[in-house]
Amino acid sequence: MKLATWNVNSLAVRLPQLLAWLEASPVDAVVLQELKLTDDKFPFDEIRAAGYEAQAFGQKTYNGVALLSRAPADAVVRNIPGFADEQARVIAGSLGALRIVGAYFPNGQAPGSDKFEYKLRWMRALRDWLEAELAAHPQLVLAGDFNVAPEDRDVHDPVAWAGQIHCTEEEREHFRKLVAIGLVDAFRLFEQPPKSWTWWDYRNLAFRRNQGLRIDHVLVSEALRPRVNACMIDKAPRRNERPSDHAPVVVTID
DNA sequence: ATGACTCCCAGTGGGAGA
Repeated sequence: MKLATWNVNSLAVRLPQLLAWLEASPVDAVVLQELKLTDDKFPFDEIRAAGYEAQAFGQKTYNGVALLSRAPADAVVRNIPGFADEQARVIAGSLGALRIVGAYFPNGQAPGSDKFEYKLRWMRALRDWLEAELAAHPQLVLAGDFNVAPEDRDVHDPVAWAGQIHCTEEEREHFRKLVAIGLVDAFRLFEQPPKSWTWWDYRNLAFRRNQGLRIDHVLVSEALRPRVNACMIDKAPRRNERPSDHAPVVVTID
């Protein structure tokens, strides 16, 4: 089966591209981030016509996540249980024994800011919840826009980005602690082209120059690890006219 | 250069993203 994550940066704007992508590159399930619309505006009909069931958790203007799947997901959870949050950032659901957690990590804006502190608190709460979730569901995938470049090789210019948001040691430490509960970065299970990114700034011809960051990830549990056959970044949608600034990441599991 | 683009809500600009 194929699973994917994609930050669409406004589902209202990107719906035609999402539908075209699902038709060209069918997946069994995909988690979406940055819907930027409320559930009453969610395009359930169009997505159902494309052959997908949708679980949505939207918000006006900012954030918003969804889980699309061929078969309807059950045991759906919105946001991190026990962590009070005004922002719609997590949606989880089960497809049989497979637990899928889709997440839009806070951006953090700038190290030391209130938003940065929120990002770190959020990541700790996610880890605490996922530890229990993993115990209950050994076959677990955490996919989404992590807004963290885990290592320098995930950054086009590590010197310029050193200590900047997405690349601070604190964020990377939180990322490693999240992995340490029993997850593995599916992308790094395979040999990958150097300079592999999932996000490119809209400015400065960054995509054409391939100047980006790898901040969208698929982490799989140890139980799933032997069944992961491939993981790739699909740059095709980033070449569209009016693209999202993020590209999808696709993982193939037996 | 605290830039550059895109999206949103707004309302003829400004915040946020990353």
